[in-house]
Amino acid sequence: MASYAETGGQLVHGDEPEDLVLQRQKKLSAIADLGFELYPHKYEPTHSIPQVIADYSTRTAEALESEKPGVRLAGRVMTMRPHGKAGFAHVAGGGKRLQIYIRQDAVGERDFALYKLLDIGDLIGVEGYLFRTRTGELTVHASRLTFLAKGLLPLPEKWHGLADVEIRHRQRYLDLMVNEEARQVFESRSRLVRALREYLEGEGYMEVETPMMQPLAGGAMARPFVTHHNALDIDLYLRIAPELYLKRLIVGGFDRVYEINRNFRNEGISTQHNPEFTMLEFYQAYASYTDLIALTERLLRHVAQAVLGKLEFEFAGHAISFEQFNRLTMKQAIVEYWPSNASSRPTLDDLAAPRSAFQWVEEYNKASQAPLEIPADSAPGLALQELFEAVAEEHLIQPAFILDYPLEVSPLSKQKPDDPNFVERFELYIGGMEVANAFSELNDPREQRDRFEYQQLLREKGDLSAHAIDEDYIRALSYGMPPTAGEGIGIDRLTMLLTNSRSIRDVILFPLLRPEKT
RNA sequence: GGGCCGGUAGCUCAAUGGUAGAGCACUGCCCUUUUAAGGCAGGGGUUCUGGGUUCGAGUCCCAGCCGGCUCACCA
Repeated sequence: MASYAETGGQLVHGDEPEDLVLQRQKKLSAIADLGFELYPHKYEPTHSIPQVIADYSTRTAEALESEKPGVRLAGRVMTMRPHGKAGFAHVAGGGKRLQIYIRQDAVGERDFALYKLLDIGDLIGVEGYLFRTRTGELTVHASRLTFLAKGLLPLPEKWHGLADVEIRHRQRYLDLMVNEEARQVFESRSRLVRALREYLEGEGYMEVETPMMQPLAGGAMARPFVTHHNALDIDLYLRIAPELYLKRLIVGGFDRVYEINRNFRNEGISTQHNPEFTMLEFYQAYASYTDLIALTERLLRHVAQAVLGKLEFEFAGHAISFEQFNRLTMKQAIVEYWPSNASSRPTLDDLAAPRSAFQWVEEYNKASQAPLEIPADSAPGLALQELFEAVAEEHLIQPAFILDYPLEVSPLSKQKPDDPNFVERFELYIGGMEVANAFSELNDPREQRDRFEYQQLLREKGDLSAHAIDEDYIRALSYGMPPTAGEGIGIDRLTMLLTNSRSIRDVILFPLLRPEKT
């Protein structure tokens, strides 16, 4: 850590406001001249600011006046209102603000001189007793100030806060300091993750950690990031999913496992996509996908209760409720949400024949501004899925399980006994977003090899997101995997829903941005 | 990557092609219950960058950089 002297007073570089910094550096020297330690090593508060507010906000002025409860607390100076030989300030900590009142005759000349040298943004400790001002605000009547650290750079404006989206993301610490809503979003996210763990642990699930660096990026269909291990001289991929490792654990006899961790996908960035994102994946032996539908409903209700205290919330102008979860097959969803301006409209029977999807893609394209381009040699199942995403996805605002996915787009899922062109799989849509993906896991090693080989074919035709063949995974299945159901839930998107955030960047503390030029 | 929109003081924002402004923040003075405290007096700008048009460009044109939204890929 470079000292002030070592850097020659040059604490910031680039186009920072040098004169404002210079002023504050001079004040820092003046504070040292008063005999204060500039960067003390610790401070021992008796209360956090939220604690003070929780414990004393109901006490009357009279009760406080007779008791004069003593407190010592620490935080960041957010506002200052000097009044000659006295003054007020608000100090922020733990997401709350508390007013302090400093009188020269109460703190003494040295501490009052310190008060005069404070800037908005400085960190201080305050000791004193609680009282209510004439206007009734709970306030610390200071008897002693302690200097804890200087804010050399000025904070954003007190009234409008920080609005510039780029700075809010690049300098999240500023966003958190001055935008109360930003702080609340990440507190909600933390509660959400805690609630997921609570629920799964209660259901007998065990949390595990599987590799983030994998010799083969499996478990999903996406392009991976590549890195290199020098000692072994091998390329490794950042995982696109933990799926194949978690199922190896099911083979090993951990019957209920889950992992909450990052996945990395080398795809585009959007309001719903960040290259690294957080996924809950869980696997349950001796269960099928219908068990997971029921579990998902219970899990999400538990989470909503934990985060919001209720099952209804607003997202993007829609009132969404977790009271009821709809169920539709993919084909039913296409029929249901078929564009009303289209000249003809499919029935379920019209979609029965596998290749009929192509015909309805054409019908869809006649009515659509954004026609689907599906190569003629694509699998019919792919065409059906594309059609579903184009027609139905944006309309799935209330929670809806979409059931029965085509075989060709589901290389790891078990076929439906009565319809081998489809698999036992569902995705959960809420607020027009895909939030979860689950299926009965394919556990027949021979069938799995066939599926991988079909994916290999797609890969050779240039589909970089087609699934690679994982020989050890097939070997694991060959030792026998129990019938198993597994599911992934996107934590970022779930957080978006429960915090009414329109962009995934609002729920990720440090979203990926192009690096700043220096 | 394509389309649309944006970038002006530390922050939030103004400014017909004609002297770059306001509020907050900052500096100095006054003020011992204020709270977007108040009063008086001040300082602060490579208008994102680089070209061009023009007597004159924050403003118009071109290129670039960064960001937002959106489409495509994906979850």
